[in-house]
Amino acid sequence: MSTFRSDFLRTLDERGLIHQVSDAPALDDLATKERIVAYIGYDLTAPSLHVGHMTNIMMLRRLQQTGHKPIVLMGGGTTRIGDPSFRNEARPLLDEAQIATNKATIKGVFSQFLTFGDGPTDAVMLDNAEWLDKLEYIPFLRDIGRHFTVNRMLTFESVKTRLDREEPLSFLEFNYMILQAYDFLELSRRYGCRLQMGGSDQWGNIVNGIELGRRIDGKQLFALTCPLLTTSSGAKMGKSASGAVWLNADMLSPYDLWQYWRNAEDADVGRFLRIFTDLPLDEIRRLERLEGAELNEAKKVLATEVTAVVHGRAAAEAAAETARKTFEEGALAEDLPSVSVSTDMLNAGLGVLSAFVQAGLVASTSEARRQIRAGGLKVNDANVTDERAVLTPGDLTPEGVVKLSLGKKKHVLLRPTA
RNA sequence: GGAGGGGUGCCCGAGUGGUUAAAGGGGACGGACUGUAAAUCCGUUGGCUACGCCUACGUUGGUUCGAAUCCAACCCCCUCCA
Repeated sequence: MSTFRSDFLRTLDERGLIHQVSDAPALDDLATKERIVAYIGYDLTAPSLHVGHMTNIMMLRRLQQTGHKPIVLMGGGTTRIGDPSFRNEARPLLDEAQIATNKATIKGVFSQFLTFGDGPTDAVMLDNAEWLDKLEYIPFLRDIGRHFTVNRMLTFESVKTRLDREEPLSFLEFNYMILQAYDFLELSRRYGCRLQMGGSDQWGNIVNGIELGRRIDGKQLFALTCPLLTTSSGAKMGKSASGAVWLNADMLSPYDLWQYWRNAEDADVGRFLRIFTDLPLDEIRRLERLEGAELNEAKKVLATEVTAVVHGRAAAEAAAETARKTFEEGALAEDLPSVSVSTDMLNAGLGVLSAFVQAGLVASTSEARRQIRAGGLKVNDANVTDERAVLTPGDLTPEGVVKLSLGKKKHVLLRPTA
């Protein structure tokens, strides 16, 4: 039903990735005629990106798939300021070393989503510290600062929450939007970048960049945002029991990522398939029509396909197989996340409480006790009833591991090592 | 600089000398029901070498048999005045 002519915008539209576009007809026209260069900026505030970022990473992926060139902009400079948008209070400032290590791990995530290189549609990764660090205060104010009125900046929705609650907005943070606008100008000059994308919360910041490009270079730049995703019950995407749903395998195993998607709510399956997988649309339409328990098939496809995008096909298949063995056969899958314990400890007898703590399934022995009382802990699929129980080599399965479970869904294998 | 208000557990928010590990709500986790879903119902929600002990209501010290609650100093936030 899309009215767009360009593959790029039509694809984004059909996949439910468009929230707002500036001058859609002109951008559509541009995308049909030439290869456009577009970018998204990422703050380096955490050691990895999480599922919440995935929506807009998928926009870059679609961009590349439809023959255009993506730029991934690392916010090495702007992270030192901290984006105040829609936040009630200032972020704690990160030190340089922290930003540098975050950047290193975040970089790795993108190589799964995009093809990098020197070709015309190959993705490029840049860091805005490259130009922001060199700025000189007075010249910057004269060249760039004069195009912004404080009157207008104060009307932005993104800073209103802060002002309305009468929380302080420091001058440092107030400059964030100017620097982001400047990034866009710089990228348009250096790389002919015409489009900035981002989450819907970035609209105001992006529009500032468009404005700046028009005033200084007389060039038309474009903005495109994707909706901020929540689950059907209104929860923010990307949070789970153990914290954020990271896209980095070191921080969240492919199996756990698979489980995250497998547990999607019914009402979200179609929408998620469109946004987060590369499956053809008619296949998605078929899957989302499934009803009742059959919808579980669609959820498995969702989980496998998303995991394949993030971690590769092999890891996704392995996660699916592990889940199948664990949940459908009730068998022991050796690929479940595992934690090693020394054989000595096991020989000496390892208390169940500390075993569960070591496995990371509970945060403290107190919590382990509570879970036992609530009937939530299992060893080798048998409920733990005695908190003083001790694990010994006799508890090893024929595979040589001990299976620990919290609730019905979380399993960890304890693997003895010399 | 002056006057006033405030800082409580993951979050919001009660509590103004003892029965307070701290009401209530949210969130989270577990159980029941299911389809590894949602909704609903029930339970749990500081730690430990665990029927006892330790730590905790901005920080430090004090009063008291006993303090989140009273006093003092300090730190931070907010409002009004200058």
